[in-house]
Amino acid sequence: MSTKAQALELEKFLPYRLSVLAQLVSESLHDLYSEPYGLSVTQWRVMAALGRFAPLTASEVGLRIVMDKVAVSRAVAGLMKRSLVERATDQEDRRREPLRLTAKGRTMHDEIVPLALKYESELYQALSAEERQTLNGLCDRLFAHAKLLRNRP
Amino acid sequence: MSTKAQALELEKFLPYRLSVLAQLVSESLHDLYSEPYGLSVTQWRVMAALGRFAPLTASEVGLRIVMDKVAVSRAVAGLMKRSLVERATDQEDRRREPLRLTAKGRTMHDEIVPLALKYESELYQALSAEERQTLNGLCDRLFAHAKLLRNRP
DNA sequence: ACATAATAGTTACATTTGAAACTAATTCAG
DNA sequence: CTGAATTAGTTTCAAATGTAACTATTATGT
Repeated sequence: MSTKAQALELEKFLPYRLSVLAQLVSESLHDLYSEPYGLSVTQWRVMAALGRFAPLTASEVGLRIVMDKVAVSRAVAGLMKRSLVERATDQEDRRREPLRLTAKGRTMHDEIVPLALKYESELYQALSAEERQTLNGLCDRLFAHAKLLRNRP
Repeated sequence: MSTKAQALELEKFLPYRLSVLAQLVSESLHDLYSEPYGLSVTQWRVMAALGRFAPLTASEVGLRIVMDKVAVSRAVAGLMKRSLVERATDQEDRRREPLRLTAKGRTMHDEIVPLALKYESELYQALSAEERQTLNGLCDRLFAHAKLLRNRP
């Protein structure tokens, strides 16, 4: 009885497939707003979070978009330099610095959102309405399960 | 009639969801082999490709694992320094440098493959056999469609 | 009240990554 | 044959990222 070494078929290996798919989609989307607006992926995500939920502190943004506070801090620095985001200081708790889009940032945000939604809907053309739901459900469950595995392996 | 600005609900936005899921899964897997074996994600992918298809040149590896030649070159440099991969020169075409795992590299490869497969199967516990197939089919179609969109938008 | 710990955010350093320039070998057009 | 174009791979320089240390402020325990 031989302990034959297994081969790993990368192109059928789920973690690999997810990674390649997500990267392709993310880059395609980035193409839409990087050239005209000069935003990085993280900068755009910060703007999207603030577009919906402002005011948020940097930490709160990080929680929403799953990004550590250093990354948020840097993205915000870039956005503030371009006057797309403004920062106040919470007078109740002066460690907190609530962020919001400026008028200029809001304008840009409102231009990019339709581009992003259009890309998503083009992407979804590959699937039927039912399949879209299925995919989202499966992704949710995978994500929840992956989180469990991560915390107690 | 108002042109109301749409909001982007990041947590329901497919590109974002795919990105977050893929990142979580990829990091979880990396945790399994990074500490004991000291490999980066790209290094491990190169080893996996060579484990199955050697000999391959750096360019061929790049095609298989969707990685540009600079990244492959750097991963290979690191792997060669540790004698996990060896490189020859094709005498027919001296630009080509076929790569393969060394015995040491093969041993490490054969240890890591079961870890990776075990993680994948744990991940798959979240889904039924049928759902796994469904997910894979949907991912395939999304990927193919995203590629189309990228090349002629 | 006061020392300790926790929280918010930035900065500094090292490592990774990406884009473009570069070397070397081969192919191809005339 | 020979000069231009391709192909394989590496190197270089700048930008992005991660980790850890740092400042400032607030909360907590005794």
